[in-house]
Amino acid sequence: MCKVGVLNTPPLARKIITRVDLYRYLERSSSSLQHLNQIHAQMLVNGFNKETNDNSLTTKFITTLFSSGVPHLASLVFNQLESPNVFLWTCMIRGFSYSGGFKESILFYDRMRRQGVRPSNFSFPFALKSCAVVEALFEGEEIHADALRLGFVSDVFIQTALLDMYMKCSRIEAAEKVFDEMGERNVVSWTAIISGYCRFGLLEQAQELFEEMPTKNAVTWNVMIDGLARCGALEAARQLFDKMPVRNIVSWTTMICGYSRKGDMANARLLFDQMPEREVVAWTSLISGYAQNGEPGQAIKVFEMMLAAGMKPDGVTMLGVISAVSQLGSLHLCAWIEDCISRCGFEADVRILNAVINMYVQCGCIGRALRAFEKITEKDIVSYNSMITGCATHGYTNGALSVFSQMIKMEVKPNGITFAGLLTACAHGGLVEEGRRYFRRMFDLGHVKITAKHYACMVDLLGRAGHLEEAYEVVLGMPIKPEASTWGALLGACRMHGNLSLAEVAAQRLFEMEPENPGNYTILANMYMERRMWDAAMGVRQLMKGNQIYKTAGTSWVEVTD
DNA sequence: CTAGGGTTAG
Repeated sequence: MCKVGVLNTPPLARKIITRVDLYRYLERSSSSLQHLNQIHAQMLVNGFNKETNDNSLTTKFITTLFSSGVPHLASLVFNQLESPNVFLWTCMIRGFSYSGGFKESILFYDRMRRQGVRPSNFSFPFALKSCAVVEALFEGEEIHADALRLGFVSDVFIQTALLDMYMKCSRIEAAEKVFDEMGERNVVSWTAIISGYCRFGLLEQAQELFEEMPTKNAVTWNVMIDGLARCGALEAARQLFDKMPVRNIVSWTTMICGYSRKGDMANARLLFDQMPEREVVAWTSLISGYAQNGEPGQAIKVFEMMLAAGMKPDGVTMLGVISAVSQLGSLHLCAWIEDCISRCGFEADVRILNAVINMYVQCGCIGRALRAFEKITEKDIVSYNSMITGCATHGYTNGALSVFSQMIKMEVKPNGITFAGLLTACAHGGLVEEGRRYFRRMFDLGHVKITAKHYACMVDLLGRAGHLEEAYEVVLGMPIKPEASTWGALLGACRMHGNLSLAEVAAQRLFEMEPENPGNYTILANMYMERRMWDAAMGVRQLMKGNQIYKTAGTSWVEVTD
């Protein structure tokens, strides 16, 4: 908290401070936290925060706290105010919306209403934006009701925010109703509804309005181009791109992403090279494009170009680069990435540190993955899950189990992915009793979403250990529809332990569910042949042929070197 | 010096 104790810090404290001075200090682009402390101290001492009819300085101060990335301090300052006016309330709603605290933003709107403060026309758009992002339809509807009650409903800004909120909450008809009832529409309203249609793949409706609307701006064109590209009409998107009057960075980036999503990195690169100016998002699009399309080496090359061009990568860029390095499996590059992360100041970004765990897991370096894991001070569920799954898939059974106990000790709630990892670990390590315990615990917890994958793990675990009947019972007792992988696990276990009668049952299901998979036929046919049951084996081969299935030749990903 | 709004890309 801002302590008045910092008051004796010169130079601010030396002379008499006026409101003007404080305004000027706040308008400086980068205020350090200490600097903000001093300003707050001055405000308290001079009583600038007490004036009930003019809170503008406090508003400005709180806004600065938000834009300095310390929303919790903004809350603290706000909570000390005696009777914040609607400006201050709006400032909180906006601040949280700006800094990603959408739930808090909605909560502040709610608090304001319960305090009996009447919102202003400025309160609505921010609150509605927050509802749109977290898809809080119920709260959005409440706010809509407020707007109706308080007579704000013909405000274009509010109407546009409403229609966008409804679209983002998948209420197309409600959005259309707002749009239809608008007395006055501008480019933004038209663009908002077109954007909504595009997100739902309703291209015809989008295009119709796009033609119909009186004036378009660059955003409108970009929305339409992106909509076409995402719906697979990349050619049409390109035509619009070529036709649009004034292209901006987003237009270029949208097209680059369109090509990249389609796997056409040649055209993506061509546009990237042609675009007049590039910033982080464009660079990142190209990098992730290469990474996602199996060209990790190119991704690294472009990243190096980006650094050489003096561009500063952000978190999303790093995620793309880390994905590329994960595919390359080079420990040398891993070390380089870790260096980049600390030099660019991403050491506190959990998402990135989690990606680093996965990177080392994919490189097969569980030791380093663990080291990266342990370095994370604020581990989240993804950190734990990555480590558990990583250990499990590499056969470090005890590692997986011990990370799980750490997770429980830290009171992080395990989810379905956690248990899939644990069951995989137990299957790998042959820990039948532990596996059964985790399986039961998963149900007992009550909140875990149990999928066919969990059952497949359990069947695999029991089956490998030779408990074939129990495995079969697990499948029969499934409350959800078994997937091919479930029966596949059972069939594999039957082959391993030579249980022909159960193998026939599993194979029968698999022939129905995935008749095109040659592996199932082969396993059963081989089991018959081992027992010299030639006719039965031939029968399976005939069935396979009848289903037009041919075994594909074995391939290896191991490179041949000389 | 005197507070703030709605649509687009990774």
